[in-house]
This record gives sequence, C-alpha cells and structure tokens, in this order.
Amino acid sequence: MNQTEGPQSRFPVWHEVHHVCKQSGARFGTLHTPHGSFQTPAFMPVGTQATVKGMSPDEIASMGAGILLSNTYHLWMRPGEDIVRDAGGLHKFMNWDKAILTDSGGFQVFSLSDMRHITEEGVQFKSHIDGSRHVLTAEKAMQIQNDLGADIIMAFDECTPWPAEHDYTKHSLERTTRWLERCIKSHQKPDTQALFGIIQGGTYADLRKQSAREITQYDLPGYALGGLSVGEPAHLLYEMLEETVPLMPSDRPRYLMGVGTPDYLIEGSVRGIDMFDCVLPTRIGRNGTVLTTHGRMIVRDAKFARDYNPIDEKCDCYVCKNYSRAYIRHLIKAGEMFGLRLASWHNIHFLLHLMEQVREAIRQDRLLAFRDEYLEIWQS
RNA sequence: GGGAGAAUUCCCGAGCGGCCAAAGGGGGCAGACUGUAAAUCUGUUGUCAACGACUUCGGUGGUUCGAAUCCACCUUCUCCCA
Repeated sequence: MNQTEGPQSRFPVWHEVHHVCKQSGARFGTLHTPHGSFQTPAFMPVGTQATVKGMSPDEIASMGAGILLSNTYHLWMRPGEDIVRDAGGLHKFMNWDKAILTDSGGFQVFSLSDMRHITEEGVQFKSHIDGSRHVLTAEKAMQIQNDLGADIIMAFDECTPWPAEHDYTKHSLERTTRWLERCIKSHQKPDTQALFGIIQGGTYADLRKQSAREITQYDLPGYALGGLSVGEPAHLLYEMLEETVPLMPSDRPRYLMGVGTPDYLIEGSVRGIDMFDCVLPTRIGRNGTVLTTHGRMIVRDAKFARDYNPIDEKCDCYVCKNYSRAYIRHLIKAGEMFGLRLASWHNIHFLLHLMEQVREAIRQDRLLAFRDEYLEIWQS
C-alpha cells in the first residue's frame, strides 16, 4: 500500500480504518509503518531487551506478528543505545525487519518505583543492574529512542500506580503533558519515527478527560492510554476507556498500553482500541501457565502429568499440533528451556489468533456477539 | 582381625537434656504473574475429630520430672590399621 495515499501520510506511521463494527463501533484497520503494515486491532508481543524472551524473530513472525515492543530504559542500561545505533539500529541488531515500538521508560517509573526519584526535570534511576545513577528526561528518552530507531516511539510519561490520590494523579498527568511537549521539541526524526503521546489520569474520569484533552491537543500520529492495568479492578479500566476513547481522534491509532488478558483485549477492542501489548503470554508461559479458550491453565500442575492432550484442542499452533500437556509439564518441571519456549510460543500464538478472531468479528459487525460467546467459556 | 566415626522428617543437612514436629537447602504440592529487575515470587510440605491432641529423629532397653540429644547392647554404613 502506498503510504502517500493515506489520510495521515504526513506521518511515518498512520492508521487506515477499513471498517467500523456496526454492533460495537470497534475498528478494523491497517497500521502502516516504515517497516511494513499490520492489521488492527493488534496484539504486540513484548521484547523488552531486544528479544521476545525465548523466541526467535522468525518464530514470532511465523505466528503473524507484525510489530514488537522493546524498551528504552532497558536498552539504555544495557547494552547502551549507542551500541544498538552503531549496529545499524534495533531492527538490524535483533534481526527483525517488521515494525518495532519502543516504550519510553515511563513504565519503569512505575515498576522500578523503589529505585527512582521524580522531579520536573525527569526521573533519576538507580540502575537495577549495578546501582549507578542515571537521569531519564523527556529529551534523553527521545535521544535514546532516536538512536534505537523504532518505527513508533513513546513519549516519556509517568505510569501512575493504583491506587493513587486524585491530587497526585492530577499533578502527575500535567507533568506528563509538559514532558510530551519537551519530547515533541527534541524529537530528531519525526519523518521516520512516529511519536505517540500517552494519556494518564489514573482511574479518575475527570483526570482521564483532562489528560486526553491535553495530550490530543498535540498533533501526533497516535495516542496511547497508559497507567491502566496496574492492579485496578476491570470495571474501572472499562469505565476509563469509555470516558477517554471518545476524546481521542478517530483517524489516529489508539493504543492501550500493557493489556492484556483475552477478556481485556476483547473488551478493549469493543471500546475502540487498535493496539495492545503485554508481557503476559511470555511471562506466564515461562512460569508454567498457558492460555486456553477456557481460561488460564497451570500446565505445571500435577494433574497434567499423564495428560497427553494438546494444551488447547481447538488451537492449531505449532505447539498444540506437536506436543502434549504432559510433555510440556515435564519440560517445565525439569527446568528445560524448551518447555518455557513451548509455553511462550503457544501463548503468543493464542493472543495473536484471538486478535484475528476479533478483527473477523468486526468485519462481520458481530464483535459484541463474539465477545459474549467467547467470555461465556473463558474464565479469568 | 583391631581401631575410629556415622545413622534426623521425601532427599541433603542443622540440632548435642526442656524454647523441637525439629533450622537451612533441595524436591513435592498449590498460587500469583497485565507498556518484563521475573526460567521469578509467594504459600505449603508427619497425622488427626486440627487455636489442641497424637506418632516421629536406625532398633531394643535404660538414666532423667523431661531424650533426636546421655548410657548399654544390637543392626547397617563409612574410614584407618592389619
């Protein structure tokens, strides 16, 4: 597809909406990037340290992923963005020629909260590797991401925790807006790297709206929702989506960061989200849990010791076509890395396949029906 | 043949008269995991009618108010000398 024909061709990344589900309002589209296009709503596997843990790029691509995440903070700490840059950029460094999105380090403001200090200028981190001090600012996050060379780069934000005080959340979101402005000013490669802004506001509807208005004032190729799926109950997440998505421009991709489980992916799509990412499939896979149409299954459990069925009878992934629950359980119990790989493999496939089903349901204007059918047998 | 030492709960291994159902590992079992400090973390791991009771520390018998801990003998194992 020729990107100059698109409505947002002035951006290196743009979203083409093909169909809006008449039942739900969910969007089926294509996201175009300098490293290829992929259909939306999309699930993006996470490869924090320039690798999806345990999986090769070929394997990820074979499952249909068109984009991966990687991480500013982690690659900055190790090996250093200059090493990635001098390798020819992240795509070449990790041998992945499809799209890449890098998170800005904003999530580490949340996940590494015990070893960082926030100021207006930025965030001082004590390296989780060696304890050394480093300051990540809006400008630094942009420089690192410019060096890494992802197709989509994220504004530096603070992912606020849950629960958080209204007052704190408000000040934080306003600071995130100021940081966005600094990101935009310091972004060196707007022609090749699309900068997405991140809406914050915790679980407060008024603050979500405030942040959405502030962030979407800036003309950006995409907008994300951050600070969700950090422990709050599901109904609050859904409520925040319902309050915020209508304020996000319909001609730009909408990205719900850090989500998630099958139910969240479907409910998010229903509410107009186009992009999702989550470490869940690889993390729970490595730790012995697999996803099935009936919910999570701890395949490590003793009850599967003699279960020679595939993880999911309905799944047509490489793992389910070739290996049994008993075998995968054995490998995981034995600490064999292949077991971790197989579980991760199936889980990634499971979510990518789920999104295929979601897109098909949107095309058929029956996403709500699909949701009800799916969640009837799914138990989280 | 002589001498020295050791036997602990599933395994390894602390314990050396009461605070011991017995540290700590491992293994087992169960759970958590949502922009990855995660092949990690948490709980649990003698039995039961279970805020209490009962049976355990190679075996048998003693000493003692009280023994995994002290004594005697037995069994098995390890090591050293011949």
